[in-house]
Amino acid sequence: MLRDLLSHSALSEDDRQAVRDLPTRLRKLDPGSYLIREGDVPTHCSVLVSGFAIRLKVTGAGSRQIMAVCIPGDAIDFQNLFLGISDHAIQILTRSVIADIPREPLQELLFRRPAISAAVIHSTLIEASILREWVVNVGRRDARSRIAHVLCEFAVRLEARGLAPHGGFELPMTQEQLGDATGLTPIHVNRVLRGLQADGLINRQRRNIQFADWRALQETADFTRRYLHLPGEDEILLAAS
Amino acid sequence: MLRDLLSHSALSEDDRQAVRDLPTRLRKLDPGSYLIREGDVPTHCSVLVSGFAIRLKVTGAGSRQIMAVCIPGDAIDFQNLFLGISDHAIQILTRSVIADIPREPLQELLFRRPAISAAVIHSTLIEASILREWVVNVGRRDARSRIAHVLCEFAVRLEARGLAPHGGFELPMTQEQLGDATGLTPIHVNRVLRGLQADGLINRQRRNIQFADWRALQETADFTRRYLHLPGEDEILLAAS
DNA sequence: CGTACGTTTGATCTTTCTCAATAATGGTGG
DNA sequence: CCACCATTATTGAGAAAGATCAAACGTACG
Repeated sequence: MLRDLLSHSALSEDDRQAVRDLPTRLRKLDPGSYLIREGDVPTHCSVLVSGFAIRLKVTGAGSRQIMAVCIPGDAIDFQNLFLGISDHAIQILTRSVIADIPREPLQELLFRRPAISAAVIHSTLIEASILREWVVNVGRRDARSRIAHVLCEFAVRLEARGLAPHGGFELPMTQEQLGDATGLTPIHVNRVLRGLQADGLINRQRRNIQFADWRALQETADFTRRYLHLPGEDEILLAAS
Repeated sequence: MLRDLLSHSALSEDDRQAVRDLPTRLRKLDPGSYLIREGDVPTHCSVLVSGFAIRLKVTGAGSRQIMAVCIPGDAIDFQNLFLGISDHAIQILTRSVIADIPREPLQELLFRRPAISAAVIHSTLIEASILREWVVNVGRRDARSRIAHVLCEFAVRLEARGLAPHGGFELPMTQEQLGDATGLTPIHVNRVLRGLQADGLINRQRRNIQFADWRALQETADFTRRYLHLPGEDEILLAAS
């Protein structure tokens, strides 16, 4: 369960068992419901066991911005373990199962087991790296590249968790939400999506995306997987840590 | 030195001393030089002792995006302690002094002292929070708000470190770099800047910014300091951690 | 079987970009 | 100390990507 999240770091069997021994409470949440809202003071750390969720903020003018898509196995809020007040909301996209871990036992575990602390730091740093890439995506790429990039990132992250059915996936969000993730209007998202299809980069029926030309899609997306810091690939040195 | 960076967490005197005892090597860097480039494999962790720096990435199309401005006292790359390859570059803005800490002693320190690990997690989480706000800024605010927001954030962060001369500051970057931080053209940055001045929100001569109407500036920036997770204010609970 | 939500399409408008050029400014070498 | 040069700031006019407004069409679900 928490094992998923720490999958990038090599933990000893002892450490793994200690994580498994954490007290957890499972609960189901429906699409549209909020796990946390901005300004909340949470008392536990949650892990997304199954389903999808998004991190989002709302501007004073009322528009929404999605900053991350959470996939099964993601630890949703170490934030709340260390920071007092949530600076963003987390909304459920699809019917999900959440595991809540009370604050104190987890804090105590981190205190006793440095390897787990290191794994948490590692995980948080990767999250920051992905956020940096989102800033680039939204700040400096045109609509077409932005959307292609989100699709690429999502596919690769799913694949890395073993959740991707070969050549495509079911996008867990509406075109409006895709717009909120890319800083675009839903109308424009739609046009770009059809553009990508017209040019033979993707096939699509409603939310099901198939990669018709993965190479070309990556190209227009300006996508490289380095920022995801996935094991394997060019990062064998990481094992040395 | 490292004390600055850990200032949000309460560390015991022992822990503080252990940080001070870390071996460091100081060096000076000139504006425009790179501390790290994307793709580098660094062997130490650096702290910005004095001066300013930026985190940036370059897209395939060649445009630059700045994702963060580093101010004196910032630990620049815990990334490199845990992640193998740098996913972004760090460029020096003003003549700076950098303290390099070799990887191993710091890793070992984190392993031995859980309170310091916790402080690092805390610091990294705040960095992530700031990145989320940047995604919102660049994704969902218009040019005027974006620039005002960057100015507000910078002022508040400086002030929190005790580096802000009352009602204004010296912006350590060109209008072009301000554009790279906000996803705008330098030309447009210039017009917005004059617009802010014309409306009496700021006064400005070259890079010196004075806040003529701080309240109104915050308003148009849609700025709230919560995401900076500064001590004081609404976050007294944080002391409980 | 109707209602709500999501998708698709069209027409028009606006913000911001691009291209082009001029004016300050600060640093450098003579 | 001054002339020169490179960088940075400023201004103008036209072009374009994407937003806004409006509406029709599916599709799923109660």
